[in-house]
Formats: sequence, structure tokens, C-alpha cells
Amino acid sequence: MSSSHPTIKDIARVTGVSVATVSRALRNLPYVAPATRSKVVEAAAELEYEAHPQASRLASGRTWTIGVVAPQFGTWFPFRALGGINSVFAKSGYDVLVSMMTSPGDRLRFLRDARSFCRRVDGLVLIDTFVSVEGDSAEAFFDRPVVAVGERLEGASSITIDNRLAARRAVEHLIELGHERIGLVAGPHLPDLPTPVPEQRRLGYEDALRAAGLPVDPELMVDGEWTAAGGAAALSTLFECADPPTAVFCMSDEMAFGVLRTAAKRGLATPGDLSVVGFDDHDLAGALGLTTMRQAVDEMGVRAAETVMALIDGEPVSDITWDVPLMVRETTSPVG
Amino acid sequence: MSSSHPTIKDIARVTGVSVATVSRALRNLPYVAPATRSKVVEAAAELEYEAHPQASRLASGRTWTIGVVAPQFGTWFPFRALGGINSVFAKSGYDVLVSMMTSPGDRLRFLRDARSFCRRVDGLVLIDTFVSVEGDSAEAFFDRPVVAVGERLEGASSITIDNRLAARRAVEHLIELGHERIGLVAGPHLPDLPTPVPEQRRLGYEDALRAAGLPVDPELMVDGEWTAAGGAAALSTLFECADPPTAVFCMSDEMAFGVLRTAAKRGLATPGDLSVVGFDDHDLAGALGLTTMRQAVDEMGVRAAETVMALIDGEPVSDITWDVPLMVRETTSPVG
DNA sequence: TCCCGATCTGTAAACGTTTGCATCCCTGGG
DNA sequence: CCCAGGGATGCAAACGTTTACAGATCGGGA
Repeated sequence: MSSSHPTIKDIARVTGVSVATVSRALRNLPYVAPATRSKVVEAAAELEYEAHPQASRLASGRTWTIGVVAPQFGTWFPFRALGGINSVFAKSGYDVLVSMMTSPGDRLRFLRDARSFCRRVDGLVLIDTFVSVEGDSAEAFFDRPVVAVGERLEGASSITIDNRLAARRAVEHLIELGHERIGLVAGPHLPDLPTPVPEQRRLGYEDALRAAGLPVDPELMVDGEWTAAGGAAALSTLFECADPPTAVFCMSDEMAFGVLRTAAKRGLATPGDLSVVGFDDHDLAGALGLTTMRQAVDEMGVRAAETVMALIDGEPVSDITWDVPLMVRETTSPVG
Repeated sequence: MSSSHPTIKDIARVTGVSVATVSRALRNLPYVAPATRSKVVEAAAELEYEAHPQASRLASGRTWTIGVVAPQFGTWFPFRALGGINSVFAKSGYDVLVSMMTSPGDRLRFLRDARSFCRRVDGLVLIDTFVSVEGDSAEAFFDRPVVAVGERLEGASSITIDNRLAARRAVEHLIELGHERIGLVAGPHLPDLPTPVPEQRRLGYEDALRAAGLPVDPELMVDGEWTAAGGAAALSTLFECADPPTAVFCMSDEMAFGVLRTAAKRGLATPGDLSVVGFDDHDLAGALGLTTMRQAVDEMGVRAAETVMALIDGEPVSDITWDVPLMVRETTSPVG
């Protein structure tokens, strides 16, 4: 059938040179006469030759594949990052192998299979995995260059944001608008998902309050799932308070969406009665008018991809801390 | 370093048998004495042996990899499907290679590279790609088993929904509530994205109206981007109408979110002044109370994965049309 | 003229599996 | 007692590349 692809031998036979020369010619290695090279290249184009991936990988040791590990829970962030990552690798001729963790428990499964997974790839991008590589540095453990996005990992290059500072800026925005009772809708700290993110953002929240001389009231800080439903529940809790807030900072946009909806149901106008600021700049945030802290996730993915390629090529790289600008939209206004 | 993995030869040496026997023993092939097999298996476990993926792929022709092709635009649907797909393959020992199309124009790039991509995989899952394989059947063109989800493809097995019927049901729900002026917020028909989806859903909308003896008013049918912003713009257009609708059916939940927001801004109560029904059951739909048609995307992904595995194993499969139930929530009510 | 080095090319040995074929052993039926 | 046949194993040839090494050619400087 049409399925039988030509091999390097076919090119060699057609052009009358050896397979070694064909291989060199097609990979732009030196020491090939210009005339020979063009003859080979032409023949290859003519026959629609393409190197057998498995064979060349076996012989060269390069897989031309990057592994991307992402959680499936908390869907928005990793998918956008994956988009950015993919766009870079598609251009550079790398394949992208994904491994998704469907539950926090999968983190263990991943670590168990990691050695096997690594063998298929030249480098790894870890997105929000919060795996802990006991003892070893990540590079030693995985035996491949590793770039972490959204988390910091010993022995890996990382693309992160300053969660504490960004949260502080968000709350400062509310303070500047005159708010003094500011609620915090926090993501949960899951026992088997050791992320410092909620903690950092909480610290940033407290930083802002303290710097402004405002009290830190535990009653104004509530936890909830990282979802719209979690935000909705959190807001209800906040408004059982004797002295409810005039503004809330939510640790994610999805939570903020739940907050907005529940506020509306309770008859609270936004931002008239309640100012809300989120975190992420989710796809829907712009259209829904949510004031939020912008994480340019796809661009972070692009940088992660570029970084892992640089590492593979042995170029020096440095960690990147991404800026998180405040996007003022329509859910915040001066306290009234 | 720790990086040098043991090979099949090492196992052979340690156990005193030949590499052929080791290979057979580890793959549970017949004609291996039980004692030999257990000796080999133990030694392999002891040395933490794992077959070199590229080598075994080269020799056997099986790649144990599935290619998943998805658009990056319109992010929600493909990502959820990818989650479902991945969960199945992770269990079955297949790797998942993704190729994302970042713009409709990438569909051409993909078709150009398809032959090369296919060589790395045993089977393909196409999500909402709307590629057209001129002349050839998909299976012949890709030379691999192909499963399409969300679209129908000549020569491929497909997992789809009945868009026309689902849209009809959505509109019937509104009609049952007494609505007679029902707007349609439609996705655009892009010249280089030949999807029949918007057309089908529009036909379903018209079916419902006609069956109820209601007029089909072109003024009530507006196009917009498949986004919240698109929905917002569409609603504004609808309300420039002399006799605006009392309900709208949106072809996607994201559009519906934009509609809801814009309605609120215009002072329209939902569902009091305007009933809204969406399409998808987006992650946020439940928490935001949106009445919508539920596409169980992750489950569709699971079935797609199972189907492609069955095809690879030569088992018979049949196309699947997924049911799209109406989820009645809080954005629809009797016309008042 | 001779030699040296640089450029070009070919031979063949990897890379680590899978698998067709041959061989050997053992058992049971005639 | 012999032989057929099947189970168990080994040998070696694929699979389609890459790459170390060696040979060949050529030009130029001494």
C-alpha cells in the first residue's frame, strides 16, 4: 500500500551514494559536497522521504519529544499553559507528550512511573504539579532538563509569579479605594497537594492590611474549593458575619465568579455594595468585567518551552518571575 | 551514572538465558517454562529493567502512542475531552501525543504534516478539527485507525451528538415555558473552519419554532464570536430590535455568560425579563445557575479512547451518538 | 616532486529490541 | 523400542537510523 515509506537506503540507491552520506546530507552536517547534498535533498523530496522516527531516535538517543505534566483538576491554568507550550514546540519540531494527573493521588503514580516516562522525552515541563522529589534534585531524579511553571522545584528551572506580592497588590487596590473590611476567599490547603500558593496569597493579603494599619480579622478569611461553587459558599459564610466586608479578594477568578453570582442573588450590587477582585485573568474575566490580577499563562507556557529547549541545547538559563499586573475592570469601586 | 539503564542483555546474562527468552518471558508470550519466566521476571524487577521504548518500537512497529489532535481556539471542549482521553490511555499503557491547532489556518499545516505525525502513533483521536481529507477516507489517508469526536469524518469512527435535535430540545423548553419571541445567539460560520455545527443548531432552533407554529424571524437570529464577548455583543444587537425577545438560546455557554452579563447591565432580570439557555454545560454553568444542554465531554473522550483502542486491536466498533440532556437551572422561567 | 591536511565518501558497527527458524529435549502412543 | 510432535530455548537476522573510523581525492606549499 501507500503505507510503505521509503527508507534511507532507497535514497542511497537512487542517488548512487552511501546511506551515511544521505544521512549527513539530510541533517546538514559538514563534509558533504554541495552537489551531492542537493542531489540527495532533491531525491528525498521526490520520494517524500522522512526519517523513521523510532529508528533515528534509537540510533541518536534524541527523542525530539518533550513531556508535559499537568494536573487535570483546576482545568483552566494548565490548559492555557499547554497551548503556549505546544505552539513553541510545534514550530521547533518537537513532539509533545502529555501526562495528566486526574487527582492529587495521581502525583504518586506519576513519581513511580517518572523514570519510565522520562525515557521517552528529551526534557520535561511540569505545570502546577507540586511533586516533591525527595532528596534528589529534580534534574538528577528525572535525568533530564526540567522546567517548572507555577511552582518552584529544587534542581529545576522555574517560571513563576510572586504570589505574595501579587495578592498584596490586589488588596492594596481595594484599600486605595477606601475599603477597610476586606474579605479573603481562599483556596483550600489540601493535605496531599503541598502547594504553598494559598499560603503565599494569604500572606500577601495580610501584608497589605498590616501596611495600611488595618486589623487582620480571622472572621473575614474563609476557605473554599477552587471553584465557582467554592466561592459562592465562601461568600455566604462571609455574610453571616456580624460586620460583613465591603470588598473581597478571591484567590482565583473561578471563585470570584461564584462570589459575584451569590452576591447578586443576595441583592448586593457589584461593585456598589461589594467590590470583588479575582486572580488569574480567566478567559471569561474580561467579558464578565471582573477586576483581577493577570497571569499571562500562555506566555508563561511559551517561556517554559523556550527554556527547556535552551537547557537541552546546553545554553544557560535563569529563573523567570513573571509580572502580575492589576486589571481594573468593573467589579471594584470606591467604598460607598 | 544512575542514568544507564539495564538492557535485555543484562537480564539475559544474570539469568543465564538468551535475550530471546527474556523478551518472550517479559511479554507473556507462550513457550516459556514457568520456572524460567519467574526467574526472568524476578531479575528484571531486581534490576528495575524496563524495555527501551524506541528500540522496541523500532523492532515491533507498535508505538504504543495515540495522537490527539485538538484546536486550541475554543478552549473548553477539547481540554475536557483530552482529560477523559488521557485517563483511559494512562491506565492502558499508551502514551498520548498531542498536536494543537492554534488557529483555523493550522488545519492546513496539520494536514501537511499528518503523514509524519501518524508515523509516531498507533491511532488518532481528532477533536473538533473539521479537517477535510479530500478524496481519501480518513483511515486510508492517515493510514491508522481514527476516531473523531464532535465531528463526523468519512472513514473514521465518530463520537458525536445530534446538534440539530439538541438545539430543538433547548428551544422547545423555552416554548413550553410560553415564550414566543425567542432569540438565537449563533456561533459564526468561519470560511476556513467548515463545521456544520452552527448550521445544525440553527436548523434545530427553526424546527422547534415551526413545530410550534411560531414565525422564524431573521431579526431574532444574530451571529457572534464563540465567546462571552460575542454573546454580549449579540444580545445588544437583539435588543435594538423593535420587538425584542423574551428568551434566547445561545449556541454555547460561553456566549450565554456574555448574554447574562449584558442583560444584567441593561437592567434586565434573569429569568424574570429574559430567559437564557446555553449549550455545553461548561464548568461554570452549574455554579452560575445557567440552564443548558449538557454535553458530557469528558465521557465522550473516554469513549473515544476506548474506541480507538478497540480499532487498533481489530475489534468491531460502531459510531456513537451521545445524548444531550437538558439541565434546567435558574436562567429560565415561564414568560411573564 | 612530495607530502600534508582538509574535504569528501564509504564501510560497518552500533543502538536495544523482536521474531523466524533451527535445534534440542522430553513424553506418550504405536 | 522407535518415532512423532510439541514445548522450550537459542541463534541470528531484521528494524532504519547514526556515527566512528578509514580510505580516497585534491590542492597547495616546501
